[in-house]
Amino acid sequence: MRTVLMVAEKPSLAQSIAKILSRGNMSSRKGLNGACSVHEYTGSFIGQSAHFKMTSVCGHVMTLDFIGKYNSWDKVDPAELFSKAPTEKKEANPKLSMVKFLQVEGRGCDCIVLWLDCDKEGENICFEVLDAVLPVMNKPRGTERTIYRAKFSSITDTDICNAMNHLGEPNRNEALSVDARQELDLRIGCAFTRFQTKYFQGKYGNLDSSLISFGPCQTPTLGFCVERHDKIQSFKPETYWVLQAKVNPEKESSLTLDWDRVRVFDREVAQMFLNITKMAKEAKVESVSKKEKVKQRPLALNTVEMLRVASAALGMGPQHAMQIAERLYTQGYISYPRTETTHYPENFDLKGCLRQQANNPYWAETVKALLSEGINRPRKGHDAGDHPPITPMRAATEAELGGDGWRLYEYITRHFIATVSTDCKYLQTTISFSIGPERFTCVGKVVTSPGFTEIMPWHSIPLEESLPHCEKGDLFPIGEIKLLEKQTSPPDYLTEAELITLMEKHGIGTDASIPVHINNICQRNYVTVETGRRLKPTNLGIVLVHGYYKIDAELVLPTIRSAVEKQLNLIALGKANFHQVLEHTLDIFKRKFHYFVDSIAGMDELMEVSFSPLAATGKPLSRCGKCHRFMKYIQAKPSRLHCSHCDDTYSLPQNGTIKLYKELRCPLDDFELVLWSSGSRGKSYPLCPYCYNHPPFRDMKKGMGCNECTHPTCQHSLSMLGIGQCVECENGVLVLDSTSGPKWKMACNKCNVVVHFFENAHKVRVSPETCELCEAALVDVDFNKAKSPLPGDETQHSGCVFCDPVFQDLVELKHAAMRHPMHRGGQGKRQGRGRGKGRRPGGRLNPKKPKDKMAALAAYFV
DNA sequence: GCAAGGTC
Repeated sequence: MRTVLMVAEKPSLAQSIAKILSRGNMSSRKGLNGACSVHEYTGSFIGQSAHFKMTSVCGHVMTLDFIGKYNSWDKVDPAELFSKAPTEKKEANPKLSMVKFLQVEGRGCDCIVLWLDCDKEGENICFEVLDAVLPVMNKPRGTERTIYRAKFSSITDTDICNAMNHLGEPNRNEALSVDARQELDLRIGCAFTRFQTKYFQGKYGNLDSSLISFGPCQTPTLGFCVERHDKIQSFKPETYWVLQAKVNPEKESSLTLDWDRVRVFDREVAQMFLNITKMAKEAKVESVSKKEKVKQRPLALNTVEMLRVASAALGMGPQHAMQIAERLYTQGYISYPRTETTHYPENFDLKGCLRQQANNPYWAETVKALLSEGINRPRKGHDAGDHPPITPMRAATEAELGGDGWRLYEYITRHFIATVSTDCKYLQTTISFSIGPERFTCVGKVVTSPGFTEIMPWHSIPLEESLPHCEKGDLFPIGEIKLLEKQTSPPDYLTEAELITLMEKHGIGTDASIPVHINNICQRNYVTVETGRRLKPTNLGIVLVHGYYKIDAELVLPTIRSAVEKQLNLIALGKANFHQVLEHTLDIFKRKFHYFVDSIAGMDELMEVSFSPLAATGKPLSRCGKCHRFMKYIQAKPSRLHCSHCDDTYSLPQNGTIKLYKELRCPLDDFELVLWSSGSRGKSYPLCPYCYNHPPFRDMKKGMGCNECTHPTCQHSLSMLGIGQCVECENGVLVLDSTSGPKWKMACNKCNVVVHFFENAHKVRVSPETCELCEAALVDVDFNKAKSPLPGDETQHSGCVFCDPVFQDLVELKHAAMRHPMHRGGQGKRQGRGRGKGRRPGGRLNPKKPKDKMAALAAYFV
């Protein structure tokens, strides 16, 4: 019997497809990566009985990146990224070990059926799967076909079975068009990002953005926000006049009429109309019309509409809303939340979904009424062939979902109920009046059948005072007629919901990536989210966009993406050659890049207005070792030190605080040391600004502090403060934090392990002696008499932190369980003492690490 | 440290 491997794009689809094809008769197990499952059953395949293994990937298996050496921002000219720098495919998510998983499941299979999503990305993933799995599958006998592609447009029994009965082949051209897109995005995005980041960060001190990124989606997204900003800035309010008339159909009430001319912009003309109408004593009814009007129920819900409503009505940002939606989905409350489709397949169990909502206190009545009176078919929407619209799949209560989870679920459910409700119907009455020669109108609406607005009350037609009963020719006395002076007002900043609409309209991003792009421009400090979730561009965002406009507007126009996609489509259709399109497009952007670099002064002129040069920012902190003048500490992201005399910039570790370290100096270069700290519960270590950027010794890398410095005699170095091998990571050393008293600690100089010890000790020093058992440096501890926890009134002790029984209770590991033999197993048991006997399995010392500390130094020292 | 696209 042959074995058929089948692969879907995500675990949920593998499950639903297997369920359909096996008619529910399958056995399921988790795969080795914990994320994907394998569903197995027996059935028939092309006329023969076969064993099926249905599984999935999690989106793309591979991702594209430059080969290692081109990832250095310092050594590589960004211009090289357009052609010279080779790229390679890497596993997209190493934690999932997807390639290994596919190979384990694919080994020994005879055929493969690719059930990836039916779009270009899916086609590309087909080939990623094939690349992984073909080498381990059984070789075909003769000319036998082994690779099949299932084409489906919805996850319904008929569609899936139909796809299984009409298997095709994966489309290489479509996959290639995605390869081209990936390579273009990578080369163009990284080149521009690296260039402008380095250029502007090297000049300005208060940009407050650690990355000045550019991308074919994020930059136009920012462009929309700045475009609106410009409209607001250039807006000139205009005064206009409106004629307002009130008539009294009955004595107590009055009716306000709208002027048919709406407004005029000339004061004298307006005054003339007022004078004319004032001469009339009565308003005459010219016509009365009544119309049955319909407010349509909504289309079924897709992702972008959900995100729009989440932002505009629930105040939830798109990124956050997607996270909530994903949680609701994985917990089974709603269907798959990433879909473009607004149309339900014919056989979708709408009634079943509705029935589950029959007991919710908020909408039980509406649901029960719909179920007994019969539901309305949802409106015909767009079928993108991906997933059904977002639908509640399980009843839920406010208590079990809580907060935003419930608010989003409630909206999705109300929306769903609305799609199977009737339209809202109302009667619209329009009365047309004449006052002298001028025409006025009054409109009234009366709901005849609320339909879906019952479940979506925010869409209901507002109650108005009913219009008087009247007929053509009736005369009403005029109560008041006056001229209102008003001003046109500027538009407001773009709301997130409006931005999503613009992005969708211009094809910027996809349903899954739109939230990411919006999030990006917020995180890069290009826009801020203001009240009402309006996006206000920052100075940085404005200057960037204005700069692109000045140099090359195509870099920011939304058309840039679609122009490239047109080219890519030619590849997909087999009408153009992959290499030619890639080369041609890269050539265009390479020229654009060089022109941008040559013209950067134009953008720089704009920068100068908003930002201060490095030399003028920051506050003096520590002295430069070259000129012995104070360097300035620039706190804005990315924080760094700048010596304005030498015009040198020194980068610093991020995400922590920097202080001067007792005015101590590095013995190598005379720079004053600074102390970096990640907070009271974290780590801290001193560093020399110069060494941090220019490692002094072989085997020291950029970005190392004194706790990794191999200087043999400096009192802050690893050699003087290092105690022993890290208890968790391979290459780390636990280093005494000499600033940490009285809550003394040592911290690993590689990973996040922190060991607290000797609380309240007066002094803790690392001794030159080492432990006979484990080779760790001994530690001298000094306590005050009153506070000493040492036995027998002692105040001093020297011993090994790991092996000395006196120290045992004074050492406590944070972040993870201690794996050192001394502290392994039961509390206080001495059986682990000594390496000879109590060695943990596989727990030998790293053989690369020289045993003797001085030998280690000799090895490192240049 | 960089893009955009899948998905967890």
